[in-house]
Amino acid sequence: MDHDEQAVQLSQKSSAREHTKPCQTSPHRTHCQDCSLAALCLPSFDDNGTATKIVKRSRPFKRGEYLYRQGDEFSCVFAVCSGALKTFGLSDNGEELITGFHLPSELVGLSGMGCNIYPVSALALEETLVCRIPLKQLDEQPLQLPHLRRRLMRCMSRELRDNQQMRLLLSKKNADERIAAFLIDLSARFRSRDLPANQFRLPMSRNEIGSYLGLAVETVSRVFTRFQQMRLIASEGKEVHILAPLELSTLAGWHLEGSPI
Amino acid sequence: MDHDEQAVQLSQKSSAREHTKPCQTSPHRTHCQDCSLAALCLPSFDDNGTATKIVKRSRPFKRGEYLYRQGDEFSCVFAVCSGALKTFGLSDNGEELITGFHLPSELVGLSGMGCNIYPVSALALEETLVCRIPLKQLDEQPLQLPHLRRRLMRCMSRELRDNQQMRLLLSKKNADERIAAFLIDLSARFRSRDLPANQFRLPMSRNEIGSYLGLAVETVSRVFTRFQQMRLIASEGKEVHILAPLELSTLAGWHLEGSPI
DNA sequence: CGAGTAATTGAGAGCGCTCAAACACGGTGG
DNA sequence: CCACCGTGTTTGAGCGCTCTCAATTACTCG
Repeated sequence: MDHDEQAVQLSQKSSAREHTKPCQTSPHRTHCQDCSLAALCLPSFDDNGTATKIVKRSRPFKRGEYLYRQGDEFSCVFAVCSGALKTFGLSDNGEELITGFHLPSELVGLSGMGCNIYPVSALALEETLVCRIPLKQLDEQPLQLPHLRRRLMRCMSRELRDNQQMRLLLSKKNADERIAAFLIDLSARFRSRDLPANQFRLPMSRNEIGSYLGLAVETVSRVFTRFQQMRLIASEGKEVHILAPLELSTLAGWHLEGSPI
Repeated sequence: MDHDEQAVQLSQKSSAREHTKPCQTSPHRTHCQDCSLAALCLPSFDDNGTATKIVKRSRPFKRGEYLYRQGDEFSCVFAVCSGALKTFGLSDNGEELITGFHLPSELVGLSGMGCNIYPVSALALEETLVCRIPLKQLDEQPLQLPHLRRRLMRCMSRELRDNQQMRLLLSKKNADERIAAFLIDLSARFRSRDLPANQFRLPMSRNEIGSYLGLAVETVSRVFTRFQQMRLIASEGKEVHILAPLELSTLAGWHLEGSPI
């Protein structure tokens, strides 16, 4: 498989220097220039020359591997380079509850920043490469990188808004609207990194979609088939074609402006 | 009314100096020492003597007044000194969707930090005093106050966790569990600032509770009466007595440890 | 090829929403 | 002081969406 090969290849020469040049292009892979942390990896003199290469590419994570587990001591925030992750906690009755999916160029682990432990687990949905930001260390040093700090603030703030968006979805929208919003959101995230926005492979299972959207698996499945009957999408397994983006956006209740709130 | 008098009183002498001594005690009022921003208002020499009195107490807001409106340019984060606020956005069909209630010692406006506008509106539910942190200015200056930054990070991170908690609630819990969780959460927040935890006045209407919890007003009302029949609470209007905190916590699914995720 | 997991489809039931009406409360004006 | 209105709250009846349970089919991987 494409991902596997590249991952192995990268792992064999995963020096920090490797990170200063663009990653290879492939589905679900972004360039370092697009990375929200580029300023910290790529040569940067913004911070009065104090900026060093802080962010290190970590080893590849295999499907099903944990980046960290709920309750682990907080140490790093991760930026996804390629692949996909989910973050999830365990509810009272022990079943997992997915709090987010993370695609390339997005940050994982921010919610652990304020406390000493990760409040959720993070697990690779497929072969995944991440960059590691040793935030714990940074926080303890008096050295304060303004650009990093501001960037992290932005990311947390964005995550806050996304979360509120999700609360809107969970409290007011029915199953059709939730799935539509989910697909449109994914589409927008792919588009934002110049990947095909109307044709992609879902990195997660129907079960995980349901857990994320607060729906039963069966409901997710039913909505998918209904959307196909309505010619809104074509899907085969995890492959999804969005046939009618406008109608789907309308159905989602978000009239194309991405994030309303 | 108690609040009104005090508020007027304070507005007449609302100098920055006023903030360096404890606020008057009253229901729903906290001391400045308890405030999460005390380090910035009260004399502090942690930041190499650079810390100045940055946070200013603003004029009192009357019930129904806006601190800021959705779409306003982002400028400040607010710390609630007394009273209560709600933050809310407008959904597609125009109805308001409440994203949070904010009691004394809590911060409001963090979600606007990363972007240039406030993504939600903030409105006073009763006579409310807040302190104003001109974060926009701070962010533009090279001056970086480590303690402030870290504190804000903590707050945002905490808000992220709370949001995930809410998502759990919205996606998995039924009406009884939601209301129980809501009451227990409020109770804990009152307790954390040494106010009576099992007897308090709800600053929000049933309608607002419903909007916050993703329930219809009628359902909220029904659950309240059911809880009274079960002798879990006693309530008259907005006054609430929690008669069986343990049972209520169990019903909420949070077995007393506050925030599970 | 076979076992285990994931996905799909069907039937039935329950929870919460919607609609509707009655009631309580607070403020206003006569 | 009371009538009045608006808003907020409570209670009831019925329906619809989604969950649950169950069975079948389709993948994935050893």
